[in-house]
Amino acid sequence: MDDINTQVAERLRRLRRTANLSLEELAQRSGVSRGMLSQIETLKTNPTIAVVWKIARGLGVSFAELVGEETEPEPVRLSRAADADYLYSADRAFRSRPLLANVPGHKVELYALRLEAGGAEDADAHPAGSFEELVVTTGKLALSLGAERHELAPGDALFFRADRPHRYEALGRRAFEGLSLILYAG
Amino acid sequence: MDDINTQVAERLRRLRRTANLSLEELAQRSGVSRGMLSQIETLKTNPTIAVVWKIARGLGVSFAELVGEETEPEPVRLSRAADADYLYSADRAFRSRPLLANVPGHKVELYALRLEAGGAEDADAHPAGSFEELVVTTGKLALSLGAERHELAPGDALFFRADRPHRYEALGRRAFEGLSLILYAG
DNA sequence: ACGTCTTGTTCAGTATATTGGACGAGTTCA
DNA sequence: TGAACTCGTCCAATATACTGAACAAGACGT
Repeated sequence: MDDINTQVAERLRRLRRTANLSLEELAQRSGVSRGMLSQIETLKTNPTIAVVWKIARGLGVSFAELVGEETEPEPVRLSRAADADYLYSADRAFRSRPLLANVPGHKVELYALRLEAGGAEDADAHPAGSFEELVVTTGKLALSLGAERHELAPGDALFFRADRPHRYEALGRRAFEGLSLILYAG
Repeated sequence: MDDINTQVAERLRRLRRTANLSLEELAQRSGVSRGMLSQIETLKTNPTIAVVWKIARGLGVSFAELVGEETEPEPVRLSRAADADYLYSADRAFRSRPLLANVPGHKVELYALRLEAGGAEDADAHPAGSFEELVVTTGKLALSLGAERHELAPGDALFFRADRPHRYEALGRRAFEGLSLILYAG
């Protein structure tokens, strides 16, 4: 609670100085009084979200930027192929290896995928608003979204809505290998 | 201003339903009264940031998630290897192909990288707070962060801070190929 | 059917956010 | 030096956020 007010106070001071604006100039741009701006910067009040929104707009930054929050993730993390954990489909033709998740400030996950030649895999819908960027590194793949079907070769990439069911099929004689980046809403 | 309040109202309703919490249960978890929660959801008040913070904590989500803002990206986008645009280093040993950028609500970029066998490439620091997830698909690579050096084989992945200079070197007789996911600070 | 409990909304009193103006300090110019 | 101006902070009045309790509706069990 006080953390968020401290954050906003510090970021507001910094952004305002960066923009070389006085309290009066920002008051005029934002429609929030000079006195209120001073009280926010000196932690003497707890502003409403509408006030913070108006200030962000006056500063020409997003609300999220004015409020900004995250903790520092682990600086270096090495995942070896030799130590990989895989998730398999029932028939073991489809393999998924989680590479990245839980990065503060980011709602993304990265997976290395493999599907045996001739194999097929139906993927459930991810949560509403999710997208996927699928990159083919080896083999050929058909990606189906309902009646829409895309055939992908090595080096091809497809960005699509992942919040509906979709289907992977490995075409040709080689197994499909590639990467899947999931971007979650929010 | 009213936009931010509408957003918070809708997201609060959605998140609370998803979590299957009544107003009373969330009131107890968050320390914000049932009446206030109702007034926020029904757009009858403009909450302070401290209240929104407490609600987010009670819901187990970040402040940014409760407040979230973005527009809908393009639903399907296919990038063919045959149509790829590449960025080359001066000696053309290093090649970078942008695969993904500008997804609303996400501060990530995805690149396919290639470095000729024996080649080296120095990467400038990305903006403060940036991270990179580097995945090796072909060849062997050494990634140096100052004095810290990591050797990576196919299938290996390294997560590291990208807001300082780093160096790529292709080891062995094969060219390095892989993917680089850049995560920018929020 | 009735009593009890839960749920979301509304109400009125209290706490505090927000304002415009006053104030003191610092700067600039004649 | 004094006047005029800018700047950030504080003050008191007004507006509104926030609470606990009341209310009405619905669900459940006897």
